[in-house]
Amino acid sequence: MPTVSVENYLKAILYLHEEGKEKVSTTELSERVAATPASTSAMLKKLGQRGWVEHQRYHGVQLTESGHRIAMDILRRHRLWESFLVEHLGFDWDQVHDIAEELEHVDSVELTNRLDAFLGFPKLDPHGDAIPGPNGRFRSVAARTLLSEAPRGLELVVVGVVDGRDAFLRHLGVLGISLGTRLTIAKRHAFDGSLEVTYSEGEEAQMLSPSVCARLWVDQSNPEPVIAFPEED
Amino acid sequence: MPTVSVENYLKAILYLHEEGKEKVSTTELSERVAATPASTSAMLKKLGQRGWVEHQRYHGVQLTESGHRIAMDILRRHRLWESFLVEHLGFDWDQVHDIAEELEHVDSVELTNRLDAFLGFPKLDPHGDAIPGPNGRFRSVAARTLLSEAPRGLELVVVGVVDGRDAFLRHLGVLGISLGTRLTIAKRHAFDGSLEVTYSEGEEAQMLSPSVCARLWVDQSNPEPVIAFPEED
DNA sequence: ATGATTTTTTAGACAAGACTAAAAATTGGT
DNA sequence: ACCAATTTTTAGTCTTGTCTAAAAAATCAT
Repeated sequence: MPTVSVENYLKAILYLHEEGKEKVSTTELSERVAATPASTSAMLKKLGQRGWVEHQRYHGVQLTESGHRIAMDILRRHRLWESFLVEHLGFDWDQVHDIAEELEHVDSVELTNRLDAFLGFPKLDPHGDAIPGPNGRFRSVAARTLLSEAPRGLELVVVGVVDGRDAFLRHLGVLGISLGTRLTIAKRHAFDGSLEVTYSEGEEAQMLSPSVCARLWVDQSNPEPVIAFPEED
Repeated sequence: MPTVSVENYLKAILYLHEEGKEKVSTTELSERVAATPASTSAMLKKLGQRGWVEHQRYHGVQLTESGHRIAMDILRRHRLWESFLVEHLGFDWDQVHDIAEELEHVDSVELTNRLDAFLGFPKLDPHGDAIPGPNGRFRSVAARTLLSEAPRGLELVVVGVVDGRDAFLRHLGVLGISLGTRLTIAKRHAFDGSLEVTYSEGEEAQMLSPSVCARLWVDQSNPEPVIAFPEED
């Protein structure tokens, strides 16, 4: 049973992975958890010993299978609580993060699963981000959603375009997007709805404007059947 | 903002007060918080410095006004969460204590008040214990409830008897109970429903059988108007 | 490729909260 | 009132997680 502090580090690493960073640097991680690089370095040593991260000195960390599973559970609890706070207690979507940050550390599988059922097994939280299921994996989304409506964190595949004009298709070519391109939403910018995506092949994150995102049909890359409560992994 | 550990000590002292102990001994407290007397002694020193308890070395502790207020807030959160778990997530009443023990430490006035409203401003939790309102005091109960139905922790006054037979009235005399006697439920024994009560005048706790409790009408000793959300103290 | 800069790790200290062992104060029995 | 038993406190240590300052490794620019 990880401590609150350990859970926060694992969660931060998962977020950075979701944003497209394969290997996470000590400095970047230290900023996310609001600690010094020195403290982070010490924590990474401990996380490595417990088998939750793969850490090569001076070369960044990566979650292991078991570390990833723990982090996904935390993310699951966080997003379920956010949904509860908005849908049932009437909070605004931008007020719930800090409270969910505390609630997510309440560690009870039974509580989490019952909360999930109470909420109707939601696939997305109030921010449009995907909620992991009880098996620690994201649940499928409906086939063919607009990229602008799709959840963060899920690998998606481009299956069509809304607007077939040459100018748009040429623009897609410049962006390196075609039918079959696989990508993941790394970040959603609240200001204008533009998205940062990472391509499954290739290194860098790419910024897509709202008008591009609203013209691309996507589907989940590897659809998993929805897992119904109370079934476990 | 008290730490989780501090909150647990304050809550334990409140519980012991509610059970009729005016002054709480170090050893008794240490058993409640599952720590050694030595650790407890160190903590009491700290709580005293922060003004949350009155501690006379070797002579027990007592909550101060501000300590009492904090402890009542914790009790409020604990019992609200227990209500939520039972009524909305379908837990059994005997499964919720440990989970509520964790949830109670999530510190957000806004969250607590919204949860209260969501539950419909309940006066009693699933165990029949009184839930403090947002002002840190217990809410009134309906006038003239049976002692067997009354909440723990509230000062009650005996206002009538169901059964007027001589034998019963003589028995009440032996127990030191008459019309106007003021008492508080200290403990509810789940096994047979018998109650331990403390008289407002006089030292010792008294055990009352279920049949006695079901024949006594009581009312709240000092009724407070129900405080409606979102109004504060 | 080597010296300067940046990043990461180590070393040493500190606070919170727990423990054990030992000392001090209180209480109870005769 | 005094000695024995109990209760409480003090002293010293440990763990977790944090910090600052300094050392070590990696990276970058010319």
